[in-house]
Parts: sequence; C-alpha cells; structure tokens
Amino acid sequence: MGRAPCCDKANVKKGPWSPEEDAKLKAYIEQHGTGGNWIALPQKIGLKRCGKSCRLRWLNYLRPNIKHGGFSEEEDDIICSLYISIGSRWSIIAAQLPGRTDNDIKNYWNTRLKKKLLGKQRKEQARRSGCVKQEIKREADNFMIPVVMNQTPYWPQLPLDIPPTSPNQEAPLKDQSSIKNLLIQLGGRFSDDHQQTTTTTSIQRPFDVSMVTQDQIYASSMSINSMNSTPRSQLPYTHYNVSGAGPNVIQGLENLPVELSELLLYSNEQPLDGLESFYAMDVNGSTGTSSVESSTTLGDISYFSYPQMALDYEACQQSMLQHASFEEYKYFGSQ
DNA sequence: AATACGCCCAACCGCAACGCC
DNA sequence: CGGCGTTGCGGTTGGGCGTAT
Repeated sequence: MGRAPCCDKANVKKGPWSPEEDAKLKAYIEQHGTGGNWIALPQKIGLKRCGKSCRLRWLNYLRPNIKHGGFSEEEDDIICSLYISIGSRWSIIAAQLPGRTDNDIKNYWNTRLKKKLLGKQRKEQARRSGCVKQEIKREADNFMIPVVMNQTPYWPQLPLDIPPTSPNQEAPLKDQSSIKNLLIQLGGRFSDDHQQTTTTTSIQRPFDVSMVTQDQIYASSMSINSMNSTPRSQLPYTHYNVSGAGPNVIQGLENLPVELSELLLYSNEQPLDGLESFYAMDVNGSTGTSSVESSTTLGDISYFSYPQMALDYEACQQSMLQHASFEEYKYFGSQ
C-alpha cells in the first residue's frame, strides 16, 4: 500500500489556473496568509485544487514581486556560475536572484542556458580535429580520478580544506561579491579577487589519498553538504592515479558513451558566454584561463599542476556528470 | 493554407525532509 | 523513537504557440 494521497485526486481540478481561481487565492493569502497549512487552504476558500497546486501557484506566479522572463546577462552569469558550483539546486540558486523562482530558473536553464553553453562547446569541439581527442585522452591518463563506487561515478564534492560552513553562510547572498565568496568556497576564482582567493583557499590537488584519512574526507563532505538542504552522497571518496594503469579510459567514465566523456573533458576549454566573471587564475596570480572557460590549449593541461585549476576542472566535470542527461548525449554527442 | 516540428513554460508528480504528536 | 501529515524540491509532462516546410 502506498502513501495516502495529499488530496482527493478525483475531486480536484488540474491544469491551468483561471483568473477567478487566481483572484480567490491571491485575495485570501494577502488577507490571511497561508495559515501554515496549504492542504487545508483550498477548502477554506472553495477552490477545487490540491494544496500543493495552490502553493505552487502562489510561489511561482501570484506572489508579489515575481519577475518572469527577460533574464539579464548578470542573472545568466549567476545562474551559470552557481550551477557549475552546486548543480541543479534551483531553490538555492533562486534565493540569489530576487524575484525569480526556482521553477523559472529551472525552465530557463533547461530550455535556453544549457543549450547556449553546450552548443558553444559543441561548436568549439567541432572546430577541433579528431587528433586533438587522442591528445586529451592521453593526457587524461595522468589525471587524478575518483574511484567508481557501485558503478556510479562519484566525483569529489569539495576541496579538502574548506573550513566548515557556518549557519550564517546559509543566508541569502545579496550581491555579486557574496556570490563570489560562495563560489570561492566552492573552488572558483575571480579575476578581481586575487588576494582574497589566494588566502581563502589553499587547495592541494591532486592529492595523495594515502595522506588523507577517510574521516577527513567525510568531514569535508559534510561541511559542504551542510550548505544544502539535501545532503548528497555521504560516501567517502578516494582518488588514485591511473597513470600507466592500463585501459586508455578514465575510470568512472568507462560506462559513459565515449562522446559524453569527451564532452566532459572538453568542458573547460573555451570561453562560455555569461561566465565572464568566473575566472580562474594561474599560480602567478594573473588573470587567465578558468576551469570553466579556460583558453588552455588541449595539448596543455598544465592546469592539472595548478591546484586551484584542477579543482575547478573537477567541479565542472562533476557538474556535467551529475546533470548531463542521456538525452543531451544523444543530441549533442551524436552530431 | 495546412501540417509538422520544436520550443517554452506552467503545472504535475514523486520523493525526501521536516515537524508535530 | 516511530508514525503521520505537511512542506519543499527537482524532474518530468503536456499543451500552447511560433516557425518551418
């Protein structure tokens, strides 16, 4: 027997809301609030709607100061940057964009931004010759990669020495610098924040797993997960170096179509529109290539020797791995 | 003009977290 | 501490609309 439905599905209206329904709901909430009980609300006001549906309608459409469409370049920047850092945590991303709803951002990402970014990647990819793919595969053999657990690629969530996140850090980020701070904690760097970033992060990667205890890894994992309402996998992760370890394939990606794997490997090679503020810098502190929008040539994967950039690369890979669907592969990877 | 196709977005669904008893 | 109801979240769906053929 399954869970009891939240409402009598046979007796609720579904589909688009009428202006009358909107008016009823809006008037009631503006006057009385939600009463802390969405389930009971539709009955109170005589709406044949599920409580969840009322809540969604209010939050996504009727609530004051909601903006629809017309995303600015700055908003694009923020969405892209946060997505690369934390993935599809739409509610968190929406919290940084006043007037935007998670649903709106999710739709915007899925229908436009993602295509914009991946489309650019594909263009760049197509521009490059097949021999370049060979090159990056060879270089990838020297990349520190995560162990596959239960056949599911598990990419590290965070730098090991990020300080524990305080509850205060869950407060909404009100401005670009706050967002930068968040991204810095997550491994990003910005061209105009050299001094700050070099002091707030001191990532040592690739690292020797033998020097890190499982407890440390787990504690770090938990600290970053604490930023999010829903902790992700809490499995400890382990790195090992596959240099000279046989198959010419990245562990953890072998179950993915090779084109997708390559797309992931390409994912930080060229500038992406809307990410201008999300820069990495090299060890000399000069503004330059970023993990996300690196201009690093394929033959030059020196960013692996730059700890920060290796981290950014991982973040990008992780994000792509976790969120690239097979449909994307079919669409982008087969063209 | 008719039809097919693709895009966009509002809304739904299922699940996990949360909170109360 | 466990059960249950509610809330919040992210993925998915389906219909409207614009564009291409």
